[in-house]
Amino acid sequence: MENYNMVGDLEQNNNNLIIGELRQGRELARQLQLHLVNLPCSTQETRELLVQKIVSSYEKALSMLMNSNSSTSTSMVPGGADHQHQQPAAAAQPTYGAGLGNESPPLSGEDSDRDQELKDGSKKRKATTRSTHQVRVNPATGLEGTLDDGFSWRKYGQKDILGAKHPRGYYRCTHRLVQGCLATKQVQRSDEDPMIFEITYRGRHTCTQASKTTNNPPENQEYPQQALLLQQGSGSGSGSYQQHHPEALLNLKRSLQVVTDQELDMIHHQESVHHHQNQGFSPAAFTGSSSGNYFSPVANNNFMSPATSGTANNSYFSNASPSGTITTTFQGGSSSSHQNFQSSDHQSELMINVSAGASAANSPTVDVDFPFGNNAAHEFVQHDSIFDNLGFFSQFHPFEK
DNA sequence: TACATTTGACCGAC
DNA sequence: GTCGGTCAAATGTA
Repeated sequence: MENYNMVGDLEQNNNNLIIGELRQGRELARQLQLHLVNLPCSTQETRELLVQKIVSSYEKALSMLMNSNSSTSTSMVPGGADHQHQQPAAAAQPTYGAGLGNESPPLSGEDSDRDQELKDGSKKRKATTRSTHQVRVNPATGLEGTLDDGFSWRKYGQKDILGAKHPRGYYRCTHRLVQGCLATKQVQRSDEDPMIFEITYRGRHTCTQASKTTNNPPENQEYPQQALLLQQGSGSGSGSYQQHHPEALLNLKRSLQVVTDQELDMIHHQESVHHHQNQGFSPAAFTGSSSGNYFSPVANNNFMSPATSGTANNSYFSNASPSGTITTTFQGGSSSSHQNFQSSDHQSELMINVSAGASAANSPTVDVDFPFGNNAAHEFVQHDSIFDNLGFFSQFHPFEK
């Protein structure tokens, strides 16, 4: 019993530390927001410093969470302890908790399978892990916001799914044929909320699109959010979206907010403990830090419109909603944290719900399924079609039956 | 002309 | 047998 209490105390202490880190991150994010919105004359250095601090805070928090998880021998997300590929830049690279990002590279055996698959054109269903992302778009304004993960996708199929109101779209990397890139994704409109699209990624980008824009090997592919974060935080990569699209970035920074599910859990827990004290989490806490950095239109322009290549209107964020919110959720923990957001005063107009695929739970092979690479950020920079096809809902609705 | 999307059919997993 | 994932021909678009 005493031991139990000690463990409980330790956990509580750990929680407090995590909360402290998150709060610090929130505060820093607010400062960054101030700099970005109200102090446009502030130096780039200052902003980068803030970004680095923010990243550091969240890194610490996530690290503590992960340690906490591993110490209890349970992982919120399958493969959580499998972070064999922590990047040197990890300090500026959110690990996104257990199981997200930095997954082990595909096992050679699987590679062989895939090579074989390419050769013989097998339609064998892949027993791979997946990462699922839910993208919410507000019909009022967010519809104009194109969702893109920075990679070029080509739609190769659409299928009615049993029990689903809307068909599922199947996309593969545009460079599949030329470069053998096997990354695929599936996009399906939510039954409950037509404004939510569930995007499931499979496989890892091995194309030059994924590698040329950064020096990161495919196994380092991360969420574009992270990539963008890295870009800004490190000051490198100033190929920089910001340089190319300063206004867009600013708009985005104003409009987007990110919080991880774990953070939400922490906050909710904290709120429950502290009876919803005023300092309860506000999505706005992440404004600024997340916006430009984290905004990663996960849903691809391909999804709603035929544009992966030159049809960009270059309005990256010009029509982006002014108050979009990205929610990063790690499934396997609590679910649907985004609903909390929706019910908050901070109306989310764009929400990305990132979760680890459940299938990873039982898969001994860690097929890296996070198509977003750091490259994505660069692609984000380079790819003029990232936010093209704004108003994609009004263009056509391929998933409407 | 080149590239993307659509869509019915095929195939393997379950 | 059903369902999900993929193929590939037809079609569309710039």
